[in-house]
Amino acid sequence: MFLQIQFESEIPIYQQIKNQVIRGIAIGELQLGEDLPSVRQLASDIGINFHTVNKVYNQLKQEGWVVIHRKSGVMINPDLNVGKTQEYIESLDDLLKITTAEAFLRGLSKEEFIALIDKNYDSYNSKGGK
Amino acid sequence: MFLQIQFESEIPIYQQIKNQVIRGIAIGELQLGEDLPSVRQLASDIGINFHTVNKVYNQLKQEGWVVIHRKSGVMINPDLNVGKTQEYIESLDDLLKITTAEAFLRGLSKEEFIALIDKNYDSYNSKGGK
Amino acid sequence: MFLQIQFESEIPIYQQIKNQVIRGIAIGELQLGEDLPSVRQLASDIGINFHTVNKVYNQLKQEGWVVIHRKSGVMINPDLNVGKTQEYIESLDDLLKITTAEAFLRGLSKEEFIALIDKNYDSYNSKGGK
Amino acid sequence: MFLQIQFESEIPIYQQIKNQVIRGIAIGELQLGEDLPSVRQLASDIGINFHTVNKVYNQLKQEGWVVIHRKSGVMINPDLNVGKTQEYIESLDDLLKITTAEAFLRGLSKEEFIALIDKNYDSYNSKGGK
DNA sequence: GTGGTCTAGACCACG
DNA sequence: GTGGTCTAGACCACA
Repeated sequence: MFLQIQFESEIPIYQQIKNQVIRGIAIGELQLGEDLPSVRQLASDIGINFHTVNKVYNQLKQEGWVVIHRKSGVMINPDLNVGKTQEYIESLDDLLKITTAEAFLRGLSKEEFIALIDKNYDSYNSKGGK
Repeated sequence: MFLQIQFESEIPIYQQIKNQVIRGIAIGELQLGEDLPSVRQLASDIGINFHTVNKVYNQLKQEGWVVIHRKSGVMINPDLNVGKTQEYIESLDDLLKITTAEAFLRGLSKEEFIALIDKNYDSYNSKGGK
Repeated sequence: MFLQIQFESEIPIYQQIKNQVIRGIAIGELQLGEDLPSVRQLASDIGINFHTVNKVYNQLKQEGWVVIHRKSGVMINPDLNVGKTQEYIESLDDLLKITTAEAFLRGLSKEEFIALIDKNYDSYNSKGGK
Repeated sequence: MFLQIQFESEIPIYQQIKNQVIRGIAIGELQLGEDLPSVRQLASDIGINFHTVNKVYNQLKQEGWVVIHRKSGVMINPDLNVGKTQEYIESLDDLLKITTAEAFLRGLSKEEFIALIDKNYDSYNSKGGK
């Protein structure tokens, strides 16, 4: 399993898992339609409470990233379509407002910042998900 | 005062204030060396407890954004030098890893993403802080 | 528990705790990776408010002495690396400027002063922390 | 006047003045018997409230560093004898306990620490006060 | 159970 | 007047 959890991080464990599942799809580590481990399996692998995993899977399902079948468990949504909603754009813009402001004041040029974006996007286009 | 607090937000109040102070410096609303309201004044203006503001100011001081002048209160650090540390770059890259992944999967092209960065940076360079 | 608080001291309680934790690491009373009591537990042990302990732990975390594990609480940073920064050296030198000046004028010879340093350092090297 | 006040420092202004007077005696900038500026003069020079200077002078007098004559104002005590009391030694040792502990953990060797002491003491013996 | 946030109100040191 | 410290008690998110 590709999950790496930092227990000392400020980011909640459930959020870390969500992030890595989403990133896993983007970089192609997780294929659409691919099965995810069962709640108890994943919890045991990482060494956390299975309620935490449960929470992750439910949120991922609600946001459309995965589908949950009673029998076959959880899989990456084969018809992934999470959508570029206006609400999402706004929340992203809000995040970038503060992120770029701090980056600018810390002396990171626009070109350097964009280079980070470039690097990430390039790793998606090649093999990536959608 | 330029602060806009969303009390119903999931982002803690003190974090919102921090964000807006930093962004205020970047866009030039707050000049280096400019005085900030006293903890009790700002708390009263926003309608929150002064301990919350105190926490903000202490964190901003600790990170180098402001200096706390004995007696005259808090001001934007006139010698602002928060630094493009390796640690910061890494945390930024971590943040962008997940942010771009989700953006990509939601159908936001690299060009659209960069346009958001552009827009923000342009508002800094003109009048902005450092 | 090894903490001894002097409530009548002019040194703030939270500062006393910080000092004793750091010294505890140096003399080996606290091992790297060792768990510290929870904020509420320690507060109860000492007979103070948990907010005071919380403040201590947050400052110790911020300065790199401890890590706050999600859920399992606070432990001495197993990868302790607080660093001999230039900034630190300068603040130490400033402190020693006034300390030695007063010691000199009070008739404490250089040898006597160094003997105090010796004594302390010797108690670290034997069993001490890093 | 040789005083340098940092208004953004954590150290109270009155303490900074006290420190610099004592250090001034040690390094020979201030001679025993030398007159200090009047309360109002010094306050005006530094740009602070004269109550603050008053407080400094009174504390310096009480600790034996200066004498105050009704007419001639304040002068460095010509018969300086502040004394190596047991109480002082203990307070110094307490200070060095935490100071050396942090220095040790930050990777400052005993030799480096002692070198700082050396450097300071050497600047006293040549021309210094007592 | 853990820490994190926020409120409320007190007292103090400093200038 | 300023910020700093401490107490007290509430509610929340996380695991």
